[in-house]
Amino acid sequence: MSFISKQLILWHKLYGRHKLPWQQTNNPYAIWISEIMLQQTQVSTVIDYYKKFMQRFPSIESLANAEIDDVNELWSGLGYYSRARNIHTTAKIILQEYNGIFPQKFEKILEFPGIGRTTAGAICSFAYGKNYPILDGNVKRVFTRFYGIKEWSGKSKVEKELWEIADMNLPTLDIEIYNQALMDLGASVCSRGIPQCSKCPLSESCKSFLNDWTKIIPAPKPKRLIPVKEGNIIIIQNDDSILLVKRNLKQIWGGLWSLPEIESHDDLNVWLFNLLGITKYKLIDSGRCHANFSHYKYVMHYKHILFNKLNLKPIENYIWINRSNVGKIGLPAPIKKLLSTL
DNA sequence: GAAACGTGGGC
DNA sequence: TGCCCAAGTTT
Repeated sequence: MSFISKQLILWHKLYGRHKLPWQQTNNPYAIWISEIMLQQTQVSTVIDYYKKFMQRFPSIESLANAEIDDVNELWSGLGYYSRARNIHTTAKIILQEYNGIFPQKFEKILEFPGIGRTTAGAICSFAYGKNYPILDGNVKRVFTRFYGIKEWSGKSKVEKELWEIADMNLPTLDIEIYNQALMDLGASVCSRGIPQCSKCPLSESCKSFLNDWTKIIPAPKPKRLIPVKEGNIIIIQNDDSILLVKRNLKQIWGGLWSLPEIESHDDLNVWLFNLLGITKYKLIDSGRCHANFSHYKYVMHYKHILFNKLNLKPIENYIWINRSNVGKIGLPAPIKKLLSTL
């Protein structure tokens, strides 16, 4: 056993997290869902989503047989919506090709959409006790600090080095405790801001502690310019119902329901006539709505219009939903927020 | 290999 | 307010 694995396993018994909802089980389905939700998402955010999801879809079969809209609804607000599509797709694959049984082989698990090396390793170790490493943000921080790696951990060269370090430090026993301990240490003691090195079981051999490098390691991600994009959206209200459109996959908020967007608000009258046959309406309100993504800033100019027309025909990819039901459908967070203020 | 993909918390 | 980033993967 390496120094790191020996120390961490001892440390975890006293100071690790033991009562997270997905730690109460060895069910690979439960572990899998939690690991997907936890991708780029903090534990505190995930907990409620996870509980609701597992209550609604307690098994692979229930998820596979669900409508994607219902999966999206439970994912609404979590972000990275391709994750919701991918677990839905994967549940169907497991039902059809694996007889509903989650596979055990690392290589098979890795083939599923949305599962990379870290997620496959987490499932294999937590569900099956198999000796696979993980390399999430927490583990990267612990290793870069311990080994004094001063370059950004996202560089492919560094990433490769970190996977080798991860392999090298694998314990011969208690893999699930070890992997959990590594993440717990990174999330608590070896935190991003000011780490609590006095409480760290690795400090005696930690290069960053010994050299006072904890402020410069981990190195920050290189900065990129964040562009501002603008768009025009419309809140179209017919009596108490709002018109929503299904967003294209592969774009932002892919697969979710959202407010219609048009090229320019100058085209609004023509657009409304073409889609709904409307010529008269009341403009109730206009304003702005913001969404800040990690790669761009999105400013949406909205107009809120109202009319009353009975017997509207259904339109492909569009739905009318009652105002009071905006919280019950898979909407992007800023759109849900905007609609909730009506 | 860089960029796309969401949202909320911490400071 | 603004910036950084979190249990990453895909293209």
